[in-house]
Amino acid sequence: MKALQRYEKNLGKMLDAAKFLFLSEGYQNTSMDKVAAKAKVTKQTIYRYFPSKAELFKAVLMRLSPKGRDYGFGDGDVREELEAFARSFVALHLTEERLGLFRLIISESPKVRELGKTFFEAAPSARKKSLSKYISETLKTNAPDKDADIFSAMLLYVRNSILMGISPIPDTHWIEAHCSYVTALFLSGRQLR
Amino acid sequence: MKALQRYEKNLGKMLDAAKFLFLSEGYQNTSMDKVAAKAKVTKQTIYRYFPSKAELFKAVLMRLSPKGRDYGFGDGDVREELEAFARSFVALHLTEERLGLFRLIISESPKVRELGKTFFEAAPSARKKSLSKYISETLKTNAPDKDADIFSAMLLYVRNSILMGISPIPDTHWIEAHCSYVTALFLSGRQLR
DNA sequence: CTAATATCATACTGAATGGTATGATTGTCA
DNA sequence: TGACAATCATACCATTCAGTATGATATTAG
Repeated sequence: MKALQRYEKNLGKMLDAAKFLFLSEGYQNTSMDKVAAKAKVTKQTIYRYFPSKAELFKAVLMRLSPKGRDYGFGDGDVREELEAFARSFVALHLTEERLGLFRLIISESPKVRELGKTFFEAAPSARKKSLSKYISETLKTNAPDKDADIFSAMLLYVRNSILMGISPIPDTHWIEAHCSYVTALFLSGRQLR
Repeated sequence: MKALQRYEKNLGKMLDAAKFLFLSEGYQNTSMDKVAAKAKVTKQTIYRYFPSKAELFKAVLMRLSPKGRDYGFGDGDVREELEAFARSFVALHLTEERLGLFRLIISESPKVRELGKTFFEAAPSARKKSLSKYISETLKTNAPDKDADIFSAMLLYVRNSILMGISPIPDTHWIEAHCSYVTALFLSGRQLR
């Protein structure tokens, strides 16, 4: 096996193990020994790639960082368009991985401070921009940004109870019904432009 | 000073110190030595009152546990009633203490498991009950519980960005405007009964 | 094949931390 | 006053954990 391939394979093993552990156990409860064991690699190998636990953490977060591609709205029925957006939005955010990432950011942001900004300046802001643009183009409102935030919050109202271990992660069936319910409620509070 | 008074005074000092530290630094970053120092008490004194760090943590949480009194809706204009509820609701939840508690529960609930239930079976469920009861009595909807959840989520949409260190805690002025905006949006999506 | 390099295996260091031990000091109650 | 209990001060123990050291073994490049 060539050097570069080997390098990337090992790097991937380590990042995957670290990602899994950080997301499921949190930063503090993830020891370097655990990462090494999970990645089937020695601790020294990890320290050859990353100078410290904090750097490994950053690398994992960078890799997890959602790509900032904006959602593509079509020119169909407004309700259908919003519902389609809602479904993809909710399905994405109610994933084990995204929930873990969310918990991690909330837990660690007092310590790492710029953590939140790092993440919210990437994907969410792009997504939010395209949503608020669509809203401002199709609905009568003088605060499309705020409406976009509110619509998103309505869609994700279960997230907190999931994070607290009260509700389970809902299935696609529930998500579908939920999205059309919320979209209907939101739309009946606004008039078409 | 009588024995009982002394007892309660020391207990209070310890619980206050622990509460402050747990809420601001989290469970893991709060050492018993820090608590002792902050409470101006020796570690052994703490261990005379609490058998372990976990028990101290529980005691702090119990003391923080919000009382489950339900909100008293009057018989005035529906919009005014909902706005009044919203203001008190938002003002309460966007407090340093409540935000810290929220972060703490989210961070620790994977480890302590029943933590979320403990808290959501107390105050929030009572509050939610009285809100959904009021909604079902005054508005046309066939899912008042869900509407109550959604309305609450709309009201607290800033909380996440605050927890991530992106937005500051808003002032009363902002809260007031926000509450009437959200209430209006919510109400224009529903018809009076 | 040989030299260089990456990984392994294992053990170690030093700091932080939960919890304990002990003897001195102080305050309370009879 | 005298006995008892709480608190203090300080040191200590055992464990966990980030990070280092070292010598052996595999792997790659030339």
